Amino acid sequence: MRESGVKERILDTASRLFYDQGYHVTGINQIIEEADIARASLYNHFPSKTDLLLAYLDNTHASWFEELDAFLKPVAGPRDKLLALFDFRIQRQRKFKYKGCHFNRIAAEASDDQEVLTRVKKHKQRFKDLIYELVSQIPERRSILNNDQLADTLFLLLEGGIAVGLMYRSSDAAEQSKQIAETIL
Amino acid sequence: MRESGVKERILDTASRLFYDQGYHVTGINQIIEEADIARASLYNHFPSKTDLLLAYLDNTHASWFEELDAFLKPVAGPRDKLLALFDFRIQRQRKFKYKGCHFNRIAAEASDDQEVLTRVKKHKQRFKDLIYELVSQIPERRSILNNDQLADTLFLLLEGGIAVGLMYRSSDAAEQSKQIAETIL
DNA sequence: GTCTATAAAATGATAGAC
DNA sequence: GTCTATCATTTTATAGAC
Repeated sequence: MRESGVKERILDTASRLFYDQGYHVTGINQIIEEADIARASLYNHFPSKTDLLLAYLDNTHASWFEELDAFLKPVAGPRDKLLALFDFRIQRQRKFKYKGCHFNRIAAEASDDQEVLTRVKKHKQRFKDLIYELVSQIPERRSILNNDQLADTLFLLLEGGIAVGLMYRSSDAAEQSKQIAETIL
Repeated sequence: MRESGVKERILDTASRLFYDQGYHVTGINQIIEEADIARASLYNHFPSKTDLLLAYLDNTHASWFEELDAFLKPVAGPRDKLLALFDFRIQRQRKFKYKGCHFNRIAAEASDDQEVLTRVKKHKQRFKDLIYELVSQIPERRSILNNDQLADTLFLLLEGGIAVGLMYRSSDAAEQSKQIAETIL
């Protein structure tokens, strides 16, 4: 007999391996071995490897914004909330060993799959919408950049900082991005 | 008999497939089939699939900067050259169907391989160095950003614009990035 | 140097017992 | 629902003829 939570253990293990190693390089064999479940149990819960990938993306998307909401809750004011976005992602990258954005990693590997691409876009769009919303809440801002440009710049600073961090396995670039953000905000 | 250029045909085919489909998803079988060469010929020129990947990265790195040099040659002045970097990458993305940066794609798939990571870092660093150099050549610039911050921002705007373009299969984000660059330069 | 044939292992997925 | 056994393919790589 096995303690319940088989489906959860499959998804957790697959999620970890997909992120750490990559999707295509992670085989079903490794997943069932490390999750310590039977081969057919996996296919019982997830009809195919692709379904497992989509579940991973959906699950990560949900927990990502849950964590973000909790992180932003104690922060007051749109400007500080925007800067907290940098801290949130830096903190997450530290936790995940600087392997970059979960969604960008998958996008690089499987962006031809429309179901995958849709989920990546949905995730990024929601993040971008949040940035736009916060920027619009800043009172009497005077800058050479208009609101849309500022929001785009902040988004790209965030994305870029994480992407570069992947190469150096550090948050240095993201910290620099935050400094730049502090200057232009 | 076969017209010469076997090695070149192998590398060209592999390069195209690695970029379009991804590295891990591209099998030796597909490469030898589309290059129309024999299995052992591939292993004669490239001892392993990894060697083929490294050759792809080295080759792409070289041609990338050759093309960039040619592109920048007729452009006068550091500011216009910096803006031309955006045009260069937008032009390249159009040519390659908006699949993102060759090196970032591989980094997402195989960044645990040190030989791969070294080449990705080398490529990005050289690009960054060029940006720093051009920024330093701008005469009497007055901005809220210092030179290092400006260079970092331009780099991240460039990288981010290409990365987002991958999701939407367009150069819209890169065009917006260029507009922002024009504003802050 | 290029070729065909083949090896050994891993891939995603299914059948059928319990 | 979970299990073991097995399937057909595909994977990277090698042997040996020409």
